[in-house]
Amino acid sequence: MKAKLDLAFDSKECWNCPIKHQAVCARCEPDELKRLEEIKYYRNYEAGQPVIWAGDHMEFVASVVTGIASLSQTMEDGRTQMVGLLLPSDFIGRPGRDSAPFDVVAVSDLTICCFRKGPFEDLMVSTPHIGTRLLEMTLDELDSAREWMLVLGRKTAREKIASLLAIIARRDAALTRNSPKDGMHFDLPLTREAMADYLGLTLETVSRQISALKKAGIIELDGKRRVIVPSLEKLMAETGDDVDGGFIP
Amino acid sequence: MKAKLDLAFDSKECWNCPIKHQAVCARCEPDELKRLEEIKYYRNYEAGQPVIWAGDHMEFVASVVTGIASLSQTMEDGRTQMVGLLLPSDFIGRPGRDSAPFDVVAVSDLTICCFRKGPFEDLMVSTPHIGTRLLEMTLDELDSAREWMLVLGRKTAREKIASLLAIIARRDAALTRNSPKDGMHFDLPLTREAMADYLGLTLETVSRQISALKKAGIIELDGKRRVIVPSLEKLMAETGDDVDGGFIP
DNA sequence: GCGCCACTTTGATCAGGATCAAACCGGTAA
DNA sequence: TTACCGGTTTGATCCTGATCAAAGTGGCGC
Repeated sequence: MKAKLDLAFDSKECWNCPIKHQAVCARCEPDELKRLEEIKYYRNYEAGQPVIWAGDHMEFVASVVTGIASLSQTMEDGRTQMVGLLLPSDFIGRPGRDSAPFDVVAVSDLTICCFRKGPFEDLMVSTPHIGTRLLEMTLDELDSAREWMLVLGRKTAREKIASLLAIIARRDAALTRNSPKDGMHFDLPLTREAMADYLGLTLETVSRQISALKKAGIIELDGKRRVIVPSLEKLMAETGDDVDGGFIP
Repeated sequence: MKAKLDLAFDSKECWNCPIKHQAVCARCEPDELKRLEEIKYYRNYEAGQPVIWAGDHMEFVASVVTGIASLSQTMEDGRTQMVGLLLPSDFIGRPGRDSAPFDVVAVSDLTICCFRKGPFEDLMVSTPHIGTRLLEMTLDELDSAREWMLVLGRKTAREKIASLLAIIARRDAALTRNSPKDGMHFDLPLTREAMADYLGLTLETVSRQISALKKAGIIELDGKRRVIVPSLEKLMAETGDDVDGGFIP
């Protein structure tokens, strides 16, 4: 399999980077950006390729620019659990640690923007805006990790599937700058097996529950991957979450 | 029930605070510490008392000084999942957000060191050492949350119990500055129900699996709460984790 | 001492998902 | 066209952990 990969976006310059408003560099002043630009380089991966294995020495930290990567753990006997989905603007690696705690795998074709670790750490000390933004992002990640723990620990298979669909729907709407609404549709970026790994289920159970949701009219399928949501409210009701959740924004 | 609570440590001054080397203030210079000292105050809770409910407005952030608190989520139908155990030096709340995402409850008698949120946020901007330390702590929390996702998503009931015991054993050894060793013993800080909430199980299953581990000679019990570990290696083998894990520290 | 109450253990049964197995679908290489 | 292959669906059965129920334990106030 020949690696024939080009950059998925047109330029290598920060000023027209698709994630410049969300990534770790979002708060940087022009001069800070310039210093970041000096230590950055891009890498591309095909769907399925590993980016990092747990325990590997990491010589860089990075931002996802386009595509999706998964963060996962595997036990000796082969059981695996996905512990995060890395979407565009998400951060890979951590300053101050040089071996990766988890596997990172490209789920779709993937482009990441890497910073050499040493220089990045130096930059963090001298330019506060990077650290501030990274703290913000990490606190958000921690909150979503904790929300996911409820899904893994307490939800039924059907609720798990509905929760995953709801998350993908919401994020997809955000990406296309539409508000999520009835009749919306999106492509599942994950195979049944990857969904199972994310949800702590088997792929058979995932398949069965998706069929069940289809039979119940909660979702419609166009092919294996394209999902149509006739009623978001009905989908949300299946997640088990408080639908009229807490606050009025 | 009358609230008759005194500070569990002797002084309110930072210089002899038991968590000064691990907490969010660990990196502070004397002058930074002084400014922190001006905005801090202590609060005490009895075991079982709530500290914050999810959705509450938070007027402070805080560090756990002594005791244990739990961080948890509850669904409308009453299913609950603990998403974190807060031990001495752990941080509660987050700058830049004013409603709590999770419930915080005192598991044991608890003392926390609170900082008024507004002034704390101002201080974070002007003194980089607080933000640096908070980032470090948050990244560590994120790693452990992700490790816990493997436990919740993929481990059997027996492996879950063994994992929890191993974690408590390790932390208890760290606290008493002993290295964990065969024959060590410690008190379970959690009821069977709290363990169940942490592990995504029912309390009956927790009880049965503890009995099973006892019968198998992996642990011994002295009363309901005190646990003796004759062989750490055997306990670790029950967790399902890679026992000869990766690195030699 | 007694009784109460919170916590825990143990038992019997049930059911949700796992496991094992086979067939199905759609794309692509020969 | 055919065969193959990765991904998916569907079926039959099993088993782990949930649920319902009851009894046991120990600490504490009276």
